[in-house]
Amino acid sequence: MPKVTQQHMDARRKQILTAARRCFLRDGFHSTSMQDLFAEARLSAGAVYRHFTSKDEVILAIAEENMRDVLDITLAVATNRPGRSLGAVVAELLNVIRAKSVEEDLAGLAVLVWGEAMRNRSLAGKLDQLMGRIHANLVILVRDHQETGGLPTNVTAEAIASTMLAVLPGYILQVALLDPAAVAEMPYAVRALWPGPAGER
Amino acid sequence: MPKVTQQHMDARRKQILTAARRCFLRDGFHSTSMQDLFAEARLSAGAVYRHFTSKDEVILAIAEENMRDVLDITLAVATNRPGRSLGAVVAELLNVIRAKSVEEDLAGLAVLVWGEAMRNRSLAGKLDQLMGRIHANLVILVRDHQETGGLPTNVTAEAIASTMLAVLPGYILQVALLDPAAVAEMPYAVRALWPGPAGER
DNA sequence: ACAAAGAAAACGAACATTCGTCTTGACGTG
DNA sequence: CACGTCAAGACGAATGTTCGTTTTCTTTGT
Repeated sequence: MPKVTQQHMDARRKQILTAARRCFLRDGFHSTSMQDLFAEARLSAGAVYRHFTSKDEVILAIAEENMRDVLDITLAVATNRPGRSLGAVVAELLNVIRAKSVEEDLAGLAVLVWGEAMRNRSLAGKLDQLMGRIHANLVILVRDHQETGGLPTNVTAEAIASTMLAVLPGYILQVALLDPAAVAEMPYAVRALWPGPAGER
Repeated sequence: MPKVTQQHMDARRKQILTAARRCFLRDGFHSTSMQDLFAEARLSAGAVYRHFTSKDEVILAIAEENMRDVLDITLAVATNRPGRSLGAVVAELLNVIRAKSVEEDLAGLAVLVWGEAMRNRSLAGKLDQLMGRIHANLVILVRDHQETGGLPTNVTAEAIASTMLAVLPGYILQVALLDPAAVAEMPYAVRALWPGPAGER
């Protein structure tokens, strides 16, 4: 199709990325060959290389998409908080993560991205930045709850926020590895563990 | 060296595994070629293939070694608990993990193993089993603390233990990705968050 | 002298990427 | 309105490289 619009370009790109996602989730980044990707996308080599200059670029695009999803989720949940306890916020985070994992395997892809970040400095930087942003948002929440009571004040808000943040990868790993049903109860636990001052829920 | 003793065999094996560890931490499992490994171990192809029948077997050995390290740590810390609070136990777990990560990069390797487990069913099974064992140990601890007070009883011990367990991978990921100094405070936070009944520490 | 262990070369397979060719739909021209 | 032109998009065989592994030959301790 010559003289094709921008939206056709975007559609192709999305077609490739969707196929890449399936491939990577099935075999991992490096055990997926470009031939696998061509087959999955029902496109030729040339067609794919028109949109991405290398395999690494595809991997990077997928990884960034995944990190953007995670950031969007945390921003949406952590920002929109009508007087909820810290435990309630984290619990909702877990629930949304689980939902997104069931429907599009957010968790599995995240674990793959962590592994890739170990050998890809630029990806590590982006992941670092992602965790930094989530952490910063949690710090604000923690400070609020430290002032209104319900959280210890003899440790820094940063350290407590790091602990909250740490629960997320742990949950993601369990969702990705185990049956998602096996961790269905965890949100209740975090809600109960950090109830906040009496009255909040 | 013909007719060589068992300990020489073991030494060679260890030599190969040590080299493999360095390679994998530098480049990841699949971006490390066997040639890289030969060079790092200062051995020829034949010498390595005498001890391991395939690259996957080397990866598996490294992964199992790492999981055994983690299990040993958790068993040592979770079992030896002279009336400590749950937070204190988890905090010490984090400290030992950080120490082992500084000296031999336990955390970085663990993240690589998680990624590999996504595409290797047998490895996923072993990782599943590892987490199951740690979880079981935590459940016992949690039940104790639920009975003696200090932990909510309106959620199952299993769910609370899952939450404790979730903190570990999160911490490992932060240690592997960020500067270990950046998470040095987290153990204090964990201790403060789950203090147990008054008097324990 | 024997057998085990290591070195080195060499193997085919599989890999990411390129490139020359073909297809196709938009668009100017009559 | 018809149609020839054009260039972009897709194609897929071909390329050169690198991979894991095997095979052959040499060294060496007993």
